[in-house]
Amino acid sequence: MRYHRIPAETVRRLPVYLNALLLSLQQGKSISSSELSAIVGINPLQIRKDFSYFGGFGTRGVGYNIEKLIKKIKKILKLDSHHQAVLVGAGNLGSAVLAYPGFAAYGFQIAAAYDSDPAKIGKTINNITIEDAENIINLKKKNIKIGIIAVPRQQSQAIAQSLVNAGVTGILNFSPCRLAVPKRVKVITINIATDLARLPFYMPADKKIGFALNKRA
Amino acid sequence: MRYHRIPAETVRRLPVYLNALLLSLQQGKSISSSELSAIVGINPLQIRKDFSYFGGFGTRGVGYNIEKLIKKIKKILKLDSHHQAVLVGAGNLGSAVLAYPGFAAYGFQIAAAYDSDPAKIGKTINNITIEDAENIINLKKKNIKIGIIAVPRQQSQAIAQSLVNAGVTGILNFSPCRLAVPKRVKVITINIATDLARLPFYMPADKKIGFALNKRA
DNA sequence: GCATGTGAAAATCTTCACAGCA
DNA sequence: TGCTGTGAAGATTTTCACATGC
Repeated sequence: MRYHRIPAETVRRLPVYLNALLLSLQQGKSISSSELSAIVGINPLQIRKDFSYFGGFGTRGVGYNIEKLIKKIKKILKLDSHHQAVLVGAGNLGSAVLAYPGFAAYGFQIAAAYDSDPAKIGKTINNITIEDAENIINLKKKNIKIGIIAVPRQQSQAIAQSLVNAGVTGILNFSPCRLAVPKRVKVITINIATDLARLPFYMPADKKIGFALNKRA
Repeated sequence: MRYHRIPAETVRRLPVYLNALLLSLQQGKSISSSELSAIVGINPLQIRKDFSYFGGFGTRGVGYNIEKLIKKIKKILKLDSHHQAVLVGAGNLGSAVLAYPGFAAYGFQIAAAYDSDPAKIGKTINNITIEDAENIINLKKKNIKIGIIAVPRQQSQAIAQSLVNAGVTGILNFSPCRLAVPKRVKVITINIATDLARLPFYMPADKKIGFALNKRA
């Protein structure tokens, strides 16, 4: 099954593995699927299957060579080179994204930030000065192909358009709506509220003790 | 196929539909699957199939009664009553969550916020005063069953433990690691960095024009 | 005519059983 | 013996084809 197309669900898990592997680097040279499982909470069989899509990195009886595996996963995810991104929207969420420490491990860096609110333009957060959103042009020249959108719903489509015009081909979208973009542009949407909204579905129902006891009696 | 168990993937889409339906309420009485599709970007066939799991809300030739559908989806997701939640971690991300305007539409309200940093305890953000994380006790009494974790990785497991001890049965976790909790507790993890990390995989490769032309020639 | 609703087919993803190797 | 690797089975999800009803 070597050199198979990598399933979307596996691609979703790869960054999780990568994160855990980077943390395990200092623990030793190799890691077994069950050790990795204990860290990420994904069953070891699934992990082995995922790794099998891109060939033999494991040693039977031992486990996987951490360093080689990291390199391979980075290559597959195209994280072997660094990526620069721009942020649009320097409100509460945008500012948090700007200060988020977790991007560096994957080789991401935020190179510029924009807002359309005059009160925010010119301010500096985390060494980055907010620029006018009108200036979102020619990002291609600066080799920036990723945009992060953290503006209100009403503005997000227009911002997406500007980003695409400026050369962006990947968008991380925090606004709670669909973005219409050309097919070549990939959008990944994070919607905090919709994720929270399915939590109650999975939570156990309240026990109304009196009735519950009667029912079970 | 009526009164079938609702698939996990459908549950994931229900909040998205709900969001769109709430926005459509003012547009008219009913909405067809293709109109809804245009808003949410999910194909109409999938939408009809999803709705079919909980019975006939549509009128053939017309569409779905928006109001009834909203009620039904809210009931399924257990969003027909309001939910109070607590936030732990008032750093950049936590503060953004505290100010996030998107929760109210689903009936969520953040009732309290905690941090363990003395510099933050006592501060007020969005009318909520940050309390000492040591005080995370007896949330059950206040009818709070949802916790939102926005603390650094190292502290997240301990906080999860406190929340569970205090009576929480649902956790929205922003820290980039797995939380070990009893089976009855549902955890949904949002990891901004891992989502961003799979963007390059889907982005088109740079064309090195010279070579590309040669190769295709 | 138009849009919902549903059993069946197709595609995708996960789990199983066990072969292969250090 | 211990852990990886893989074809096949099983489960889940999506898509299809078309029946149904306003």
